[in-house]
Amino acid sequence: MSKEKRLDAIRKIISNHKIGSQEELLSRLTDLGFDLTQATLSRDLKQLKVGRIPSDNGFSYIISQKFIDSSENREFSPVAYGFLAIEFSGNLAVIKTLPAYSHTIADAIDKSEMNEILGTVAGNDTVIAVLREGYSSDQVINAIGNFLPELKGKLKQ
Amino acid sequence: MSKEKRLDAIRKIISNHKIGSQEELLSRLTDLGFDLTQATLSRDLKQLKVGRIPSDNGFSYIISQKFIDSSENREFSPVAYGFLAIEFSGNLAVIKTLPAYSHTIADAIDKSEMNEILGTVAGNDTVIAVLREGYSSDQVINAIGNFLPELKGKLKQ
DNA sequence: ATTCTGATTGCATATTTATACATTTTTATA
DNA sequence: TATAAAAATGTATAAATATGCAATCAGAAT
Repeated sequence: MSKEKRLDAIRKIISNHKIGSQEELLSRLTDLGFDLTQATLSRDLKQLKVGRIPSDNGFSYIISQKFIDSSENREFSPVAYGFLAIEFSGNLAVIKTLPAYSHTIADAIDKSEMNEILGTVAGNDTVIAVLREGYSSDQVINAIGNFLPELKGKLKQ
Repeated sequence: MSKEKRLDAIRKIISNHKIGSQEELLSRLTDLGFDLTQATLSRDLKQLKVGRIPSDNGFSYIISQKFIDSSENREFSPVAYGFLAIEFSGNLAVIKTLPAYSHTIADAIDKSEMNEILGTVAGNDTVIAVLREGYSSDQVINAIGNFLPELKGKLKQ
């Protein structure tokens, strides 16, 4: 039910903060209202392919693409790579991205010319998309999944 | 002397083979004639900043070329300095800033991950923040004051 | 509705990894 | 060379992380 939201939150937290352990991440998640155990978090991190690298004062979790890149990802999609999470408020969709990826992603949305989205503006790590009146968030998610199939794995449901 | 050779060997092994655990790597190293324990290997990996990512059948160790910057705490707060005013309209907050400060301030808001704000975009001297549905402007002001206490003095209405 | 199937999760625990401490080895300096 | 200081290491163990298993839940199919 809320697993996708949880994964979104994990992606967001990890890309914005230096997290040193699963316990620390777990604490942040429970602060945000998510109810889970370390076991589930471990599985989430595995599913998200979140990596851990040594840092000066301990360790740090990072989105794996940040250090895989070259060898295995032959068909690399910057759109899927930079896309972190999407949420809705009223007639707006707010898409969180890796820093500097918002323009790439907004551009992909604009070029797809999906009917459900009137237009976008892009900040540094955020895209705001204005929804056409009468469309639900589910419909918009479906539309994005259809026009940008590389994002399907990162959209809820 | 022997340590540098060992580190070289570790680098080589890790970049050429999929290693799933320190024990596995340790075994390869002892096969090559190196004499060490898991404890030393753990320290070596930390020194080499070797990361570990989940892979299909377990985990995989990799050399990470990129580092992650850790921000230092300073006395001067560009967030407080650049912040001029905030006003609300519907589910949006509009923050006026000194020219070129909008991205800094939007970024601070994004990183705070306050529940009340879904996301932001920044122009030159303006930040637009999308509020989560159900929150009043007063609640948002309180949240900003809590997450960014350096702004407290500037949030009176 | 009932049954089946697969996904999700917590609990308990196994496995893996990091580290405090003591010791040895190396390096630097007088 | 002798001595002090720093680096490297092993042992034992703490700390962190992964996972087998059983229970629960969500959908799909009958």
